[in-house]
Amino acid sequence: MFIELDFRNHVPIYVQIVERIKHLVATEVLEPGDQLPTVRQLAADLRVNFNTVARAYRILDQAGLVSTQQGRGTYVLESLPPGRSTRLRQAALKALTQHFLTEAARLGFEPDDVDHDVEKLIKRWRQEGTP
Amino acid sequence: MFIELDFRNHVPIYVQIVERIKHLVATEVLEPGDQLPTVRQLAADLRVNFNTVARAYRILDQAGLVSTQQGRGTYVLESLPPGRSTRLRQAALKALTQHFLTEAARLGFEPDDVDHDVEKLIKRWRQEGTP
DNA sequence: GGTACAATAATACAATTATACAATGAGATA
DNA sequence: TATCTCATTGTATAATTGTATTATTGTACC
Repeated sequence: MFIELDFRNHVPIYVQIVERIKHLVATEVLEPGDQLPTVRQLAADLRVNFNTVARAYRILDQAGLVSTQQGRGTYVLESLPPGRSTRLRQAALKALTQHFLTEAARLGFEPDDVDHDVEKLIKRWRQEGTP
Repeated sequence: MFIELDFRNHVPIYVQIVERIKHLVATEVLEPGDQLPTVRQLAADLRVNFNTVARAYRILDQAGLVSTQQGRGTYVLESLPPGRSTRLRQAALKALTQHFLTEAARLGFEPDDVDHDVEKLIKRWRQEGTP
């Protein structure tokens, strides 16, 4: 799967998994009916105990985003409509940007460093039509 | 472990532990990825309360030498991030930015949308010192 | 003596893991 | 078809790890 964890930032692993999967569903990378990796498979990928993944799946189940079924697996239920409402779209972009900046800061970069790189690449994006 | 304390010395115990572990890391007796003894194990060895060891571990964590993870343990980290001017660092920031923009584009945003949000959040980052 | 503060300890808590368990379904076999 | 077997799935519980909060101890200063 397409999930990366940060073991250093003191955000519980199960919370990180929940948030990443919520994001993948909201951005329609994961669509209704899709099966998530089994708890053991994802746990192996992430080098984590499968109970930690199971805890994340249970929270997503209770939130109504997925359905977990013993012996069968875990499946995406519904996609939150991000493309519909402009408000949700704005929130998605803000969250994405926030995540990007936080990661840059964690790597020790300063606002000027980031600003410089972003401006350069956005300029190219405008010129070439694709980032 | 290979730590000895001097209880007659008036240097606080947690400071002594911090210093000893810093030394063990500097001399590569402890290498990146190595797990430190659990707070309770080391505390038992040193005949000290485990909160005192936990305090030392927390300081080492904040100093970036180790990573403490609740439920998992405490691990020696890679050597500290290199200076801001290395080619490797610049490449990392560029890759991170590229990834961010690609994701935004995939969600259907335009360069102007992204530029607007990034500038706003970077401005706040400058003002508040943290993104 | 009394007060303030830092260091240490006691206790309760939360995250993660280890282990054993129960439900499901695919394939074998009668 | 029926049902048996067994690998695979999620679940439940207890043990282990670090964290947070509060109490105790010791020391310096007045």
